[in-house]
Amino acid sequence: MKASIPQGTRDFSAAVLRRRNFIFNTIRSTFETYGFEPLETPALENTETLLGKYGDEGDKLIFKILNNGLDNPTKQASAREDFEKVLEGKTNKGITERALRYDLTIPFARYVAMNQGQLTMPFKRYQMQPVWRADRPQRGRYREFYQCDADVAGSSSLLHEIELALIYSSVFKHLRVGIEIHINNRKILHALAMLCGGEDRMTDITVAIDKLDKIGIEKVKEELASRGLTNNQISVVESFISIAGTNEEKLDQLMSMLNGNTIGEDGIREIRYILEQYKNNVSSEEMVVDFSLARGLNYYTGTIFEVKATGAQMGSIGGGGRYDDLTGLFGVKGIEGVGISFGVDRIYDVMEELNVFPEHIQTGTTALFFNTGETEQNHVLPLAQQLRAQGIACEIYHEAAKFDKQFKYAERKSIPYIVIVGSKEILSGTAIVKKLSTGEQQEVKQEEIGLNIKS
RNA sequence: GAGGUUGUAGCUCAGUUGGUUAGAGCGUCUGAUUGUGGUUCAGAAGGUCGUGGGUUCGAGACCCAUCAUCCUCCCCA
Repeated sequence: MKASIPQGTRDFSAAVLRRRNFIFNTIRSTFETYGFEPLETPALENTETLLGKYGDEGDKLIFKILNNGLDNPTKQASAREDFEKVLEGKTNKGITERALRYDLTIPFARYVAMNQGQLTMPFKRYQMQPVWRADRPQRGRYREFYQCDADVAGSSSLLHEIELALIYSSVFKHLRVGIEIHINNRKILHALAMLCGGEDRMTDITVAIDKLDKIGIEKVKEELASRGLTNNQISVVESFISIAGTNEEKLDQLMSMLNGNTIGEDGIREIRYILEQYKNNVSSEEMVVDFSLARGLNYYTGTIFEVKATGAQMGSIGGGGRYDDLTGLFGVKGIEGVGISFGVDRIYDVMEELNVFPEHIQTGTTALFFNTGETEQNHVLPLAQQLRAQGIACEIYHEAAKFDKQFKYAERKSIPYIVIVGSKEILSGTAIVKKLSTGEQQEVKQEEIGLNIKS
């Protein structure tokens, strides 16, 4: 058979992995700095835990896992019956009890619901694991990709929104990626829906205006019309998303447009507070008020964030927001949540495009011991152990070969130093240490090899 | 789920209106050079032309199917 991997998945080579780990490490240490604790959940969840949480479109994209033992003769009749339902588009337990994780938020909610008695509230956790979506792969879209989430459960304080935004700022500053944090508030969108036709129009409106930057105002209006909004209502939406200016100007204009709608005014107050505190702690102007930002996930109820890289052609590289009822779907009421997510795979692609990965993260082995024969190899092994004990990564060439070959091996693996201990050096108790980039070499005592290598 | 792109050596790609034995660069291996690389020179290996079928005297090229890939839409990170 021909070797292959599933569509939309990737193998990661050493060079790629080192860069990916650079991103992971940056995010992890920032999360830790803000007091978030690690959590891992299984790749598999019960299908019913996931179904219905991401909308109809989401349900279709969940990878379901076929149950084992369907070929058991005693269960054949019920298996056939259950499979008939699958053909009608109704997934069921008899065929697929388990499914692959689709995001990290729902498993987090499930975990909080299961352990609420034991958790210190507010519970702040971070999670960096792969998720799977049966989407069609394309640029910036994979079937297996990593999310890095930080969420807070059990607190309605806006302090968390501010700190989460500061986390975004700090991480991307570290990664040398310029960003804009788009911010909006579901309460504002709620108010907009009330101003044109009622709260039940909210989804119709948000789905359409969320596409504004992609398809333009005219297409948005068309979509609104096709979703049954009147011309009057459409013009209200239009004036709403046409609001322009600085963040403050936008908020002022919106305030007068709201006509005293208290829900909407709440939303404005929240954004103002977050903006103000954010600015007090970060010098740059990367927060952008964006009333067309809606985000597909309908469980958001307050602040919503979306992060875009400036100067790179890519959709959002992170997003998040507040949801009043995190665990209600799992039977635990009254726990609110707020969180953000980093899309590592897209961040990687952006950093690659912008060429901002630091050079120094590519170092693996620091020194290569040349192999000139079995006797010498046996002599060199303890010297390598001595370097490793000093924290210097080194390896011994696997066989006695021509120097040419051993040099080329070192070059291809970007190993900066080579060490030669041959028969002559064994007699004199010395070693030749050569720095490949400059060609300089010196003969040193065997106990002092480590002193002459800077990793 | 809908539409399109591409598929030739390990990698990047040529290959004319269908015509003899499918090429190049890079990489690999051998030698010049048995303890000092990067340069140079000489040579070699490496191909079910994605897969299956069809048209034709003749297919890498044309037709059909299929798989993979990348991209667009829907949706999303």
